[in-house]
Amino acid sequence: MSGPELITNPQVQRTHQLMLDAARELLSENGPGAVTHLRVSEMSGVARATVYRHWPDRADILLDLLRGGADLHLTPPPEGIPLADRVTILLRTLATSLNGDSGRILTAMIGLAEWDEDVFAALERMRAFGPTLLRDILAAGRDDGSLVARTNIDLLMDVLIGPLFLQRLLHHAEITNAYVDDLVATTLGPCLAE
Amino acid sequence: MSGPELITNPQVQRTHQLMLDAARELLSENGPGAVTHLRVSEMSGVARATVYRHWPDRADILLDLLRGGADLHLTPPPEGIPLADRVTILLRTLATSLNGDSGRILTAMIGLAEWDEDVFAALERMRAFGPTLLRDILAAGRDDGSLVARTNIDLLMDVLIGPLFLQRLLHHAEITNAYVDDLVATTLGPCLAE
DNA sequence: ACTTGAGTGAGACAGACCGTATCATGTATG
DNA sequence: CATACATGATACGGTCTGTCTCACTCAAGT
Repeated sequence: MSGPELITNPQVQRTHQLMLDAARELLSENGPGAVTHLRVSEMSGVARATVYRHWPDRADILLDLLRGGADLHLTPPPEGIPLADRVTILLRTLATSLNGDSGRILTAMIGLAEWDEDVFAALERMRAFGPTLLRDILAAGRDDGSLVARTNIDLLMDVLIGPLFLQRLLHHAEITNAYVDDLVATTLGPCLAE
Repeated sequence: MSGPELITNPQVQRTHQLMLDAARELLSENGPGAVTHLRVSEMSGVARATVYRHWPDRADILLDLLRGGADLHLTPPPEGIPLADRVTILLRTLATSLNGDSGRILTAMIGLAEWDEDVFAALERMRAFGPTLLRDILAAGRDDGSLVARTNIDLLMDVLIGPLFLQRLLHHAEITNAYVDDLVATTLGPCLAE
């Protein structure tokens, strides 16, 4: 149901995907509270009993969604260009993800993770991927002398990512490329070696 | 029920407060999904029908909570001290609020506001107070020459506040005074006029 | 102190949702 | 074609929801 067991039966795959699509739309359109066995059944056309067979517990549906759902689609920026450009490219990609559906799923995760340890674990798993890319870029920049040696990389990461989350989650504002550019110039700029 | 109509009857005030306290504990302990007419009734000892009389809709309970609930208890820092110190004091206060119960309520608000416009309106109302203090401090600093003239105050605010939200909401980490100090030194430092 | 009006407590009620079980039907695999 | 399994459809008891009624309590004004 929720483990990493492979599903080979095409019939199972089909219904599972139908329900998952319906659940994703419900989450994005109406929030976590709308992701119910009944509503998933109605929206997907799959029988209600079948929804229960795939996910006995309501939270399992959300967890299955959240597993790959908040995938931020981050790709490593090209090498051989200035550090600031690499960071800008990465943050622009992150901003695009946050502006889109991933932002809504992430919002749902954050709201749920406060009181559900399973969702919190899923959130931690997601966090492990994205920031690692940024950390590697900054660490490489410190090692090759692009950044001043005393730079606090963890804090710098927070300073670069935090405002994006603030814009998206609290202010509900679209994150523009110009905003990312200003952000990098303001925060990363002073840390660059001359 | 939900408007700014004054309640004078002491009997009404008493039951209203009992239910509100119960609702706040439910929200803080078990999340927004737990704030139900039934559970508020059970926890407060007030009859279920009475809970319905005060808040016909379930969302009304939450809105009543959120109205003053995420109060960040920010007080203006003293004047006559360096700008960086004023900012540090204010952010430390904000961090303390976020570490406590206000952080949980804020998390709930953010999660709900994505799909509920009433909650979003309540969130906007809350946002109007806190950041204004920081903005005034920074604006005063720019006017008296503490900050370099070309400083982007809006962005600087995001850079100062964003990491705190990131720590609290995404990382579920306690925000220490040392973190605030590092944050101010890293982000505000380069903007200070020499 | 008495009366009046409003608020509350307790219980009943239908309706909807939840979770499970059953059985007939449809589908994948040998 | 035969078997095993997944699904669809339906039924069931249980719980939650929202509303109503009626007796009781409490805060007013007379």
